[in-house]
Amino acid sequence: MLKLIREGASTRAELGRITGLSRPAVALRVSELMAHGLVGERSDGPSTGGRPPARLSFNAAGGAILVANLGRSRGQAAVCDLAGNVLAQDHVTPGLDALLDHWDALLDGLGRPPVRGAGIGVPDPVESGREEWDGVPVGPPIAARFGVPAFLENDVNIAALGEYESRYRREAGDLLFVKLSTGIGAALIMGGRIQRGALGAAGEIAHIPVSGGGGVTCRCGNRDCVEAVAGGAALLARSPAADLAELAGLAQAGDPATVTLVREAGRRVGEVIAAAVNLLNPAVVLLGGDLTAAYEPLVAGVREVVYRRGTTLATRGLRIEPSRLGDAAGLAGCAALVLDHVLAPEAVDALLRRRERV
Amino acid sequence: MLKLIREGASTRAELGRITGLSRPAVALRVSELMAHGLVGERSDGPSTGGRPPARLSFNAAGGAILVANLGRSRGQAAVCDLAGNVLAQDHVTPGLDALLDHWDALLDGLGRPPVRGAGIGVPDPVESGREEWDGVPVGPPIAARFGVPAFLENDVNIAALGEYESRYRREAGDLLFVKLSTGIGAALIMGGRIQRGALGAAGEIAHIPVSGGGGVTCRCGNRDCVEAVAGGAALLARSPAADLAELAGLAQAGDPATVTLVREAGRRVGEVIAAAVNLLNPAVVLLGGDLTAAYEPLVAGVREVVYRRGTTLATRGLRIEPSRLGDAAGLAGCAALVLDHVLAPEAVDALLRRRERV
DNA sequence: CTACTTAAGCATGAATAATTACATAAGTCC
DNA sequence: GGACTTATGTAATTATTCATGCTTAAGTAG
Repeated sequence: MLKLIREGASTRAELGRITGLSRPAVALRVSELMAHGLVGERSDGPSTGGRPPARLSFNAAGGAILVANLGRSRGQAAVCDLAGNVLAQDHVTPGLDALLDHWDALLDGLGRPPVRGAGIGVPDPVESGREEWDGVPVGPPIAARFGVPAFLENDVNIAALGEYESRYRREAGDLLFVKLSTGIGAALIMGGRIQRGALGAAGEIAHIPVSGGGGVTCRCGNRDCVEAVAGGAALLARSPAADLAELAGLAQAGDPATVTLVREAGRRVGEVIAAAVNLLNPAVVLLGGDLTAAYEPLVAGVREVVYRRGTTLATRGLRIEPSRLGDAAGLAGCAALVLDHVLAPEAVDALLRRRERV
Repeated sequence: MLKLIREGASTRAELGRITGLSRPAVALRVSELMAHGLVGERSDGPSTGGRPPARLSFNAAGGAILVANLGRSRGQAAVCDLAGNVLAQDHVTPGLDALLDHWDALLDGLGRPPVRGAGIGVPDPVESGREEWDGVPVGPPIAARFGVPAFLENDVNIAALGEYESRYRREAGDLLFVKLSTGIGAALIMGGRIQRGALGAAGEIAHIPVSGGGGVTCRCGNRDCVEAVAGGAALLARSPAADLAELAGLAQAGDPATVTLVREAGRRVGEVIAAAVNLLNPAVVLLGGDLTAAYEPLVAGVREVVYRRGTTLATRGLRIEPSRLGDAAGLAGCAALVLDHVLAPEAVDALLRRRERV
C-alpha cells in the first residue's frame, strides 16, 4: 500500500481500483499509515465531475534515518528524511561511539524526529550475516541507543546503490559500477540487489591483469594489475598534476598529454570492464570516482575497448555512463539502503502491527 | 508449509511448534496438501513416550513435470516426478511440436499423471520476459496442450542450476559454473538465482583474452580469446585424440603430452576464472562440460592461476570442484527450474485455493 | 438552484481463519 | 493392566478481515 503511494501519489479511490480492495479496507490502511506519519493528505485533487479526491502522498518528513559514509580516516554523518534528503550533515572522526554521538547531536538539532533506521558505508568488505566494522558488530550498539535496525555496507556498493536507486531501479536492469579513484573497485547490482559474494569481496577488480602495463609490479605482488597500470596513483605518477582533481581538470581543459593519459587508462580499464560485461551482461556500466570529472577521454577509451572486446549481444544496448551523484552517492546510497529495508512492505506491516498492540 | 515438509519430513506436532500455529490449523493445511497428493503419511514415527507421530513426507509421486534439454541438432525429453527423478526419457528431434508430442507419448506410458509444469533448456541466451525459442514463445503452446506454466532457460544456466540444487543451495553461496566442452561458457547463480543479465547473455566468457595464445585468431575476430586458446576444439587440434572423450581418457591415463596440454588449458581458463572470482567472489567454482573427465590436470592448472591471481579474500574458502552430475545436469537442472517455481509457497497456495473453489 | 457525479466515512453483516476445548488413538512406564 | 504421555481428530467459539449498503461531502453541469 505504501509502495503504491510512494510510486505515484494516488487517491483512496485509485488505490481501491488498483488493489481490488473495497473502500473501507483501503481507508483503514491509509488511516493507519497517516497515524504513523508515513502518509500525508492534501485536498487539492482535480475534480473529474464530482467531489475532488484527497491526494495522498508519501510523507518524507514522517521520520528520520541515520546515515554515514566512513572513509579510512574521515567520514560524513547525516540525518535524512524518508525520501533520502539530507536534513543535517557533519564530518565525523573514526570510531563507532563518536558516530553515535554525532548522530545524537544532529538529531537534537532537528527536534529529535522519530528514527526509523541507520545505515553505514565503510571502506571494507562486508560479509553477509557478519555486519561488522573493525571486527565489532554495529547492530547491537545502534539498536541499544536508537532502537532501530542498522545496515552496514561497503562504500563502493553503497555508491552503486545510490546511483541505482536514483535512476535505474525502474528499468530493473543489472548495473556494474566501477569506481576509479586512487584505486579501482567495482560493485554489482544484479536482480535489484547488491551482490556481495561469499565474503563480501565481490567487486575487487583492482588486481585483474591488463595489457600495456609493461610489466609494472603491483602492490599485490603480481604484474600489470589494472590498478597498477591505470589506477589514479599510477596516473598521477605520470602526470604533472598533484592530485586527481587537478588531473581531471587538465583533461577537461583539453591538455593533450593528460587526455592521452586518461584515454589510455580508459582503454586498460576497458579491458577489465569488457571481461565483466561479457560475464555479466549488465544493462548499464557506471563510471564513478574521482576520475569521473575527466569523463570524456575516459569513457572514449573504455568504449573503444568494450565494444571491440565485448560480444555482440552483451554490448547491444549497453549503456556506459558517468556517475551523476559524485560525492553525494555515498550518503544517498546509505539512505537508499536503509529505506529499502525500512519502507519495505514487510517492515511497514510489522511497524503497523507492533504499534497497534501497544 | 510444504517447504518445511520438503526440507525435513516433519510431524504435524513439529510443524505446529515451528510455525507457532495451532494443531487444527496445521492439520487443515496438511490435509489439503495430502488431498492434492503432494504430501504422504506413514505411521512409523518413533514414540517419545506417547503415541507415535505420523511422519509426513513430500510425495514426489504426486505429480509429474515435463523437462527437455535441447541441443542444436538433438535433445532429450523426459518426464520427472516432483523430486526431479526421471520417470521416462527419450531423445527428441528439433521442433517444439515434436517435443510436445514426445512428452505426450511419455505421459501415456506413465498413465498420464497430473502435470505441474514444464521446463526446457536451449543452447541460446534467454532474455527475461521474452522466453522464446527460435523466436517463438514457448509458454502459450505448452499452456494450451498441458495447461501448465513453461520455463525456458539457457542450457549452461540449467546445468549450473542442477548442480546448485543438488549440492549447494543449503549453503546458499554464490556459484560460478564453467562449462568446458568444444566451446567455453559459464553460468552464474548469485543470491540463489540464475543471473541472466540484461539480454540473457551473462556467462559468455568465451571471448575474454588470455595470455599464452601466441596471437591465435578466434572466430569472433579478436585474438587470444580463451576459447580459441583453451577451448575443446583448440585442444583437439593439438592432440592425436579424435574427440574430447578420448582426450579426457588420455589425460586420465596419464599420457604426458595430454596432461601437459590439459593442464596448460586449465591455466588459461584459470586466468578468466581468476578475474571472475575477483569480480564475483563466489563460494564455489564448478567445472563442467566434456573436459570434466580430465579433471585432475585441468583443475591443477586452474587452481594454480586462480590462487596466484585471485585476491586473498576472494580465494579464501573458495572451492573449485568438478561437476558431479555430468550429462545428467541438464535434465536435473530443468527439473529444478520447474520445481523451484511449481513448488514455491506462492504457487502451492495458488494451487490449493484454485482447486478448493472448483 | 437542482440534478448529477465522484469521493469518502460509517455501521452492519458475512466470510474466513484460527483458537480453544474436548475426545480419541496409540504408544511407554511401573 | 492401569496410569501417564504424546499425537491427532472434531466441534464449537472467537477473532479478524473484508465487503455491502447507506449516508455525507464537495464538486460540476444545466
